[in-house]
Amino acid sequence: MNRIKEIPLFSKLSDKNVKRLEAISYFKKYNTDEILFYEGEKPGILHVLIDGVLKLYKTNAKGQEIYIHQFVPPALVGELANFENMKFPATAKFVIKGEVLKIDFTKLEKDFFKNPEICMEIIKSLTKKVKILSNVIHQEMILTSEAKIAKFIVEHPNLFKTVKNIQIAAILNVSPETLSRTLTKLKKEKYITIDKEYNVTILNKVAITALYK
Amino acid sequence: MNRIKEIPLFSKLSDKNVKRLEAISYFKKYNTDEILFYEGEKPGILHVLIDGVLKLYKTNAKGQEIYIHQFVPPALVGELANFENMKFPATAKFVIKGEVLKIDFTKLEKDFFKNPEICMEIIKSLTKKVKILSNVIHQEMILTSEAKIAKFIVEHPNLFKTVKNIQIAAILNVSPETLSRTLTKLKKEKYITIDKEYNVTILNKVAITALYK
DNA sequence: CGTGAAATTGACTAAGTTCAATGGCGGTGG
DNA sequence: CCACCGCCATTGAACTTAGTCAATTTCACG
Repeated sequence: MNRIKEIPLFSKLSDKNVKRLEAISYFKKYNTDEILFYEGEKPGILHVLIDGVLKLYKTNAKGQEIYIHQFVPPALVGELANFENMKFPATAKFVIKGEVLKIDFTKLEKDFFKNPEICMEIIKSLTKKVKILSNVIHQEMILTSEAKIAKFIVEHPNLFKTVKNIQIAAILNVSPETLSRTLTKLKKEKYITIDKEYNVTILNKVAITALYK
Repeated sequence: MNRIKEIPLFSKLSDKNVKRLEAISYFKKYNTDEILFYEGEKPGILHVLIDGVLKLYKTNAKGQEIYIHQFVPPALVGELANFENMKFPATAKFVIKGEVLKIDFTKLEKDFFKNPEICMEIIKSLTKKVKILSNVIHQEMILTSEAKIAKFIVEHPNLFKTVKNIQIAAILNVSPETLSRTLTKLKKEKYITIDKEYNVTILNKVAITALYK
């Protein structure tokens, strides 16, 4: 069984190339809360997330975690730092234990990327990332707290059932107090209702959508 | 003279492919303050900046321009929206009049991107973009106004001579008042001096760097 | 010089965070 | 079975950061 071939990014690789890749890579498992890499670290290894959930965040001057994104497999992680020979711009921590394929980037010859199939996969990954970052910028620089929360409610109404408000607040980079206050405000204005089981029902979709569109 | 061949992105194209590209593209000049595209618009055209300076910004609920980046040639602009078939996430306006090559993206066959040289150029462009957005996020979500200004002083001390403070404030997404106040504060603390000709001299590099590192 | 834009300064406002107190609720152990 | 404990949610009040508004000064340039 060859696990590398199962990774979409490398599924179209020739056997010869798979061998080359195997020689310079290895799999490693991580437990929840383990750090894959820290912001500011120099890479040298290209990471491919195979299993688990990986949270990407930055740390501000007060030491608080600023949420950026969560990766689910399969995902190329931190490739920018490798390609550009720069430090990791954020920290990656496992929220749910998982596994990564670690590739020695320095040994990865450039002609590897000449393979059109690989190129396309990298383009896809980078495109995804530009999109993610673009959304982060929109969410954090353009939307107010209320708008962020309204958007989250419309896009993930079900998450309130499974995820504690304190964690939703963290994902939205908003204090739990602000989330609480905003939810009560939206309830008062009859835009939503929330029952005992944290089922969120949107009563006035037009109005709530208008808050962020 | 073939202008397409002069564009780095396409310099390695075969004559045949250049012909194909010519058939589905054209050059267009823009004056200062003209808009190349608006945030929210659907693309359909792939833009390559050939000449001039293009400012990318988003607009918040109050109608204010939130500065993202300025492009100088050569640059692929707004390709994300094309690749992902989504709306432009920001507005692009010419700050200095210029010219773009406009390519009909719908007619651009996918096999065009199979060309490894083109692929590499696209990867380069996307990488650059991830880096830009990553910096924007750092600047706007992690740094305080003071830190942003300190960083700008260290990285571009000479710009104060040529660019008005009001424009620097716009680039930093800070009000002119905040910039003014912060500069006087830094002068009071003897971190910098600014003479009549707007020459900024850093007196205490360690201290000023510590404000954002 | 005079004029208009830019810079400065002070007072106020807005948005959201922080801090602290309180209340609810579920799980646990006697 | 119930009392207790700890976590989470809620609420009010103070605080912080930066933006806004307005008045004044400075400055470049015709």
